[in-house]
Amino acid sequence: MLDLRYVVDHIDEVRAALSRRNPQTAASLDAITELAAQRRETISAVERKAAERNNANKEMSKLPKQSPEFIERREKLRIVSDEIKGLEKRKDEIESEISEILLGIPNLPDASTPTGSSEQDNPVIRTWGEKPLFDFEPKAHWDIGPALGIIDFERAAKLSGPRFAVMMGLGARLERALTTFMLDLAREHGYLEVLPPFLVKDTALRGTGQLPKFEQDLFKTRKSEVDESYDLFLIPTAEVPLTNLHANEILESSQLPLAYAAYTPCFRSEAGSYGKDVRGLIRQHQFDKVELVRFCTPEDSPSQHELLTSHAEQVLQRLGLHYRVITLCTGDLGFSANKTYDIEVWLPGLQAYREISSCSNFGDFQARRASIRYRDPQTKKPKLLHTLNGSGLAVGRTVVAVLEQFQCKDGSVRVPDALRPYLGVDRIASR
RNA sequence: GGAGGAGUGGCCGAGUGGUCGAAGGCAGCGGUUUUGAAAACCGCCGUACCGCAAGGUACCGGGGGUUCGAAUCCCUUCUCCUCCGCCA
Repeated sequence: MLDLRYVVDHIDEVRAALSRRNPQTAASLDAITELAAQRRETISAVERKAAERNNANKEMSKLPKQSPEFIERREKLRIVSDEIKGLEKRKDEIESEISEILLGIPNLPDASTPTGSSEQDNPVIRTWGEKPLFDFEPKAHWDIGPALGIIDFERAAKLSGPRFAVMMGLGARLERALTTFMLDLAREHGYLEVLPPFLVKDTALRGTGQLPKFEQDLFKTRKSEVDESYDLFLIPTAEVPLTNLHANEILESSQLPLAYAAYTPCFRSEAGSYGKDVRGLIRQHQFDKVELVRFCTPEDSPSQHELLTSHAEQVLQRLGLHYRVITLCTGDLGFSANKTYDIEVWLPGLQAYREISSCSNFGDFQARRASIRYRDPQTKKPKLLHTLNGSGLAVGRTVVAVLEQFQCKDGSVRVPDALRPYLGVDRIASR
């Protein structure tokens, strides 16, 4: 969420920044200046009346009860009190109108985020490793996995419908080995391992920015037919519980930067992605991910962003998987982020680079929504901190990359050295 | 699921209709004293919003209500604790 005061004071600048994302986004700003003025006036009016009432009440307390003067004043104050209630109601209406608008406005892109309208405009900033060469036609993982008996899409469909997979044998163990490997590496990089709840309240999703705008992307639960008040959401990413860990807190600056890593399954409805990535593990309703989240001071967030991205890259480097890093342009940038690097791994079966990690700086956007602050050592006052997160990595897509980049002519898959201690074998072959 | 009890500032804890944004203690910060340290003493010590400022307003788990006036009374909801039941 953007700061109302900042938006009103810098309306042209904000409008210009939002237009870089999309010309339409800026239009939601139109009503805000007028509403902010109304809000001020109403608050002043409420407070003037309240001060009047409070003073009068102090005098009332000195008066003998049931004296004529007491009764007379009570009648007058009853009217004042009703006026205050009316004005407060008006104030609440204006404020909820404002926050409704503000909650729907995306973050301002950072100056270093390139302008562009789609993923075509995302510049590649670096590449690591090289495309593996094959003396045969490399297969896609949806052929490799089932052939090895380690991924079963058909039985998954029987259980849960499309966009699910069953991992079996070394497939299941590969998934678990990768997860453990990633968590161990994260710990090496100084992250505190966390195992959070996988179901969260709407307030948590509001804090990170998935709600109120993107409810259609989520799975929502209900405890029973009768209890409709119990609506928890399945987390779409561990970013949600991890970032909201410190919602409504004031941290000490000595605690920063904070770094958390968590493995969780992630659940996404993938509404609106019909016909996209319908085959294979790339786009599932449920997938495993190790997520890295950092909290830091505003001054530190650009360098923390680079650091976080390097941590995610090191997972791929240790596995020996070829990838490239791109900067998302304004047209492709997520709602809450001001800058994002996507790490794209090479998938020889698909002959394409595919996102395996997304590392974002959110500035104070999420911190304002979730009210996460730290005490500024200079001013001693609470101040919004900055949040960042990145996948380290999407485990399902890492399985895909391992299967495709390390596939052999005989249909087996070589296990990367770094993973052998975790998996216990050096090759995945059909039995 | 049933029966009770409790939620007050960073922490502990007083407060049961007005003078309470809230006693007292601890922690923290600044100072006096001291060769230094400790102790003692003095002062400061929540957050947000409105306002150029002076100042004002709101907040005692959340929401709603009663009242001229609510931390205090009523309703509702959440969380925690104890006992019983059930359960991986």
